Amino acid sequence: MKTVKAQVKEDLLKTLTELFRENGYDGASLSRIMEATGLVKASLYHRFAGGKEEMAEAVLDRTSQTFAGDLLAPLSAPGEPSERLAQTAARLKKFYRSGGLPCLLDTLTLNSNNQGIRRRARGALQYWIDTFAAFARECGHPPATARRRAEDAIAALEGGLVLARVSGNRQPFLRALESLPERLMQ
Amino acid sequence: MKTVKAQVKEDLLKTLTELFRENGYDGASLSRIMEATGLVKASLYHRFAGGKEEMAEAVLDRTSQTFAGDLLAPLSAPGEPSERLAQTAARLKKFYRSGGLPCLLDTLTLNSNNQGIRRRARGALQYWIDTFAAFARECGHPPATARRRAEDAIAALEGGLVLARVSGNRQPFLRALESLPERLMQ
DNA sequence: GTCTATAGCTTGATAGAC
DNA sequence: GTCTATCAAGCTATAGAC
Repeated sequence: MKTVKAQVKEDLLKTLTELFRENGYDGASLSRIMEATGLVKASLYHRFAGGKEEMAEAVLDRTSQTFAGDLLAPLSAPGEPSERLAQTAARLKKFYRSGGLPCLLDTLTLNSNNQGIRRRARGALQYWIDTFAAFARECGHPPATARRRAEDAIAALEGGLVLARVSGNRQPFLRALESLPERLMQ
Repeated sequence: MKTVKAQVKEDLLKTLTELFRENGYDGASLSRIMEATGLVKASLYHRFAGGKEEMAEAVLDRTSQTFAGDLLAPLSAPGEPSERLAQTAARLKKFYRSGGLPCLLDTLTLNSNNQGIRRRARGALQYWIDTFAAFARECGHPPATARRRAEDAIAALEGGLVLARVSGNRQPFLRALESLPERLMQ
């Protein structure tokens, strides 16, 4: 019973994530959300009393959990570093569909003055950087270098996603993925 | 007489560029445009019969001209390569205010199904890549390598801008600028 | 070439029945 | 927890006077 209800909520959040990710905050209008979820506005407001802002915040929270609990988890787990990084790279590749899907941090922070959204996006990016940096330190890099390499690696990924969206060319994103070992380990 | 008129138009385009750049297509509403330009809607439609879409297209055209005629011009000019690249880097740094200002290619292509906008953004990015690649070839890189390095250099810049917008940290963008020589020349 | 005034639609959000 | 019906406000766009 409870698991069924939780699954329904999870499916709803999945659909909302897709919408905000591909259309941004402004572009994810309630009418589009209604169409995609099959729920009418009043029903959506029953589940998210805070309206669209609360939906976006829930989407960011869920995606942060995905990053921490799945995509980046291997980097904090035991095992051989190169293999753990390869796992994270493979999961990132799938998550961004080889560059075919945008990043929420990019699309959701544009023109969003909402404090809850900005704080969550900032926190999610920080966690990503911290995790990459900790892994680089484990691989022998001094703290300052590790942080720099972590930031540059993520910037390469994000930039690759921008280029993919603008021109359709996914190669820069894929190369950014492939370059993770030399960026964080060597 | 004519130069005065042209200057007025140039100032208007400058204001429009700022608005689209920082707020995206959806966020740059006509009311904000009215406020920023001091013109009322009907006056704006007198200058841009095609409405907001035509404004965005004009902004992209103007920015493409800025890239070709100013920012990237040194790379196609005679002189010592390292000095020419340094000039372009300095101009890019100023153009993006050290990472404090977003890139139109990123903010204007989100949720924009308009064909004219997408085509122009794609063309502008292609020109940027081509110019970087031609410079890298001049510096001795084979064509395929040159293109790859050009794409990766621009991805690093675009990613740095994303990180700057999300977290406020401009270091990744500044490092991407500083790394241009080793990316395109060495 | 600028303005006032207005049209028509979409937006996010609520009230209240069932 | 879902729905119908409705709201005020915002949006892009246009008509027409000066």
